[in-house]
Amino acid sequence: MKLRDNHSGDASPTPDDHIHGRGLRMTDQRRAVYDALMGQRDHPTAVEVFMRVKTKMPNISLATVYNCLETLTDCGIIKAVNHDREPSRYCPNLAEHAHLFCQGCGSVMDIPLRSNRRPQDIWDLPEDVSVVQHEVSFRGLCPKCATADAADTPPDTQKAPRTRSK
Amino acid sequence: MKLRDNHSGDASPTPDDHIHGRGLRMTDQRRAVYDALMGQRDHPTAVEVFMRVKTKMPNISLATVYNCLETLTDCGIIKAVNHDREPSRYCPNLAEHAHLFCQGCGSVMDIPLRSNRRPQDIWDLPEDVSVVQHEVSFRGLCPKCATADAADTPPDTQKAPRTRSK
DNA sequence: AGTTTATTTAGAATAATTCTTGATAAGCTT
DNA sequence: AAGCTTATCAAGAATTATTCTAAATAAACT
Ligand SMILES: [Mn+2]
Ligand SMILES: [Mn+2]
Ligand SMILES: [Zn+2]
Ligand SMILES: [Zn+2]
Repeated sequence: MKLRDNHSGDASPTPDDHIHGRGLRMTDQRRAVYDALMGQRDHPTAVEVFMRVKTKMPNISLATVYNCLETLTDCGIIKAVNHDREPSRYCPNLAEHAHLFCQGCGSVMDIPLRSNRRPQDIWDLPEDVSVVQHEVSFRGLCPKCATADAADTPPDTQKAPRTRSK
Repeated sequence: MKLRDNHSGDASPTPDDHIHGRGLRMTDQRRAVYDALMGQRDHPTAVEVFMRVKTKMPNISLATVYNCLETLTDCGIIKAVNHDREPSRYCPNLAEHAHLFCQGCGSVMDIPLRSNRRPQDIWDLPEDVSVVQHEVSFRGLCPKCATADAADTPPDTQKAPRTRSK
């Protein structure tokens, strides 16, 4: 028994529907890239996605991974996430959320929007602007690194951060 | 009569103070770069700063402009602003604020934080994270472009956007 | 089966930024 | 002032993430 088999019905649109809606095809490569993203709740770079997909599809090229990520992003079924000048990361969470970039372990975690809140609640946007998109990123320490830091730092046991700190 | 002549006193710290505080010097190049930013309330790229400074200091190199912008940023007297994969822009406004990137005219405008508001008001940050920085960017149409768009679009007079739209 | 169109791929190209290296200049020390 | 040390600058090379090009492949359509 297969669920969500959007042949004629109109349940919530699947990734395939979004792709088809643009006259594009859900190819093996695109699905593999999408699955690599859905598989873990992290935010891999294009190269990391490439490495993951390659284990299942050894002949895929990096250019194709870039192409697929762009296509999936354009179709609105994944999101590209940028922070400073670092390589783009990709995220399958379509809910409105911000990102915390941990400078301790290099991880990126989703920060949900509180219910019934809007960015306009805290930002003084002129009323006549039209906003299409907004992106929010925090930099700091994730819960794990923050507590480790609070406990370990007193005896001055500093662990090397994963991020470049000149 | 010169104002803010921080020789021995302790008025609010000048840009020079921040530089000196790091054992660095406020050179002609650094001041020229800083002045180029302060001169206009926009958000130029490194190359745009380079072009502005070059009119007053024809021998300055682009590498030096990059160096100066990095130094000024590290000293906390200007801010680097990033949006998607576009070239970094620089901003002399040290108040906490977001940015609206207008896809009509390519301008970047400051969006102030409403008084007595904090990002935590709308974002559900775990309590044990430690946040060092946060960056917020909106994409859309600035007031000028939004009103022009609302008025002109009906008779389908679309003007070419300054941003690449494939 | 033949035609059109989308997709993939490898490699070249691009563009922003950073790095390297040898001047040049500034600040101290004697 | 002369010498020493360190910071800064400048030109060009190098890096790196990403995009582009062109040819091969595959799917959809007639
Ligand atoms: Mn996310
Ligand atoms: Mn600004
Ligand atoms: Zn962490
Ligand atoms: Zn505008």
